[in-house]
Amino acid sequence: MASASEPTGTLASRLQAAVQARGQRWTEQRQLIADVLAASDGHATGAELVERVRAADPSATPSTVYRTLDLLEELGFATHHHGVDGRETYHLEEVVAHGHVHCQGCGAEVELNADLAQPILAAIERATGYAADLDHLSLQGRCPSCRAVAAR
Amino acid sequence: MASASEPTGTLASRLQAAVQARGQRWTEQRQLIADVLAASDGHATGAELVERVRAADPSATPSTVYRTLDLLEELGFATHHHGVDGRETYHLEEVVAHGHVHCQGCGAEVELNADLAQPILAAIERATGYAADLDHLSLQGRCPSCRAVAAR
DNA sequence: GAGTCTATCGCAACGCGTTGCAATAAGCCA
DNA sequence: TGGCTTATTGCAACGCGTTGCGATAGACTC
Repeated sequence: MASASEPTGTLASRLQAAVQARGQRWTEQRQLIADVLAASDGHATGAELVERVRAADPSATPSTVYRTLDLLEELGFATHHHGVDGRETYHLEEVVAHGHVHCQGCGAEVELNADLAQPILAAIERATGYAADLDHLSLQGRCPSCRAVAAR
Repeated sequence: MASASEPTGTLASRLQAAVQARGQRWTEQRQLIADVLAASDGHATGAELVERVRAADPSATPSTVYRTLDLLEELGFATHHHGVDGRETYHLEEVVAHGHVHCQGCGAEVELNADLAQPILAAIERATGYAADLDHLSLQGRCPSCRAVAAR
């Protein structure tokens, strides 16, 4: 296959505009990295993204990928947070801001959308005065079924 | 100074008992690592602990330190969580369970004790059914003063 | 007290992510 | 169109944390 750089055109073009508006350059590699991230359902670890980018363009290096991801993040098009094991997970801004709750018992992972998280963020603000960032809200605990098992 | 292995005697002896109760061995290195962690105000990154342990005993290796930390964690004497930059931070169970709130603006870090966190944990439970683990509660957001600056 | 079992240690290598630096090439201006 | 500026890239090395493996040494049994 020769090229498939049109389905994600909207995102890529917005991105391109944002990059160029800052006097920075839009390169094929950046396009590729954005495409790969978009094709990853908005969730991927740094290593996975590096691997996929290199599969599409073997000349790409990890440093380029990570620097581009940093750039996307700076521009507000992507965010990253540290998963349970410390690995980085990137996701696109297209995916609405959300947090994660990870079960220490069974490993289940639940996503927290803005509605669900709202009362949590409010509680954080009341307790600390901080406006917590939903995208960096990564909780660990025990899910209902694991709690039930533990309670027996 | 030659030795200072008595102030933390209580912790070390409890630890020793717990280790031996599991049929495992209590070694000088483990004693040393526990001492170093205890002397770190209960907060230190893995790398810091490795460095300090090696300062006291140059023959110690990173793998030993990390494995011992894992053991302490398994026994419930220590916990670790991933800080903002993905680095691991270890702390002793002696220090009461607490979370952290990190300001993305100025870098300030606030500790969340159980009282402060209680309403937050309650909100998490209402929203998700999960019993969140306070020790792994690591939030990011903006502190009141950074919010004030941003609002101007 | 001697022998056996096995937890622990040290070593070495790996994976992930980051950073500094020199070379390249893209974009801009005259 | 030609030259210049500078962002970007690739390379290489580093730091942190993890893991596998063989050697060691401690504890337990007889």
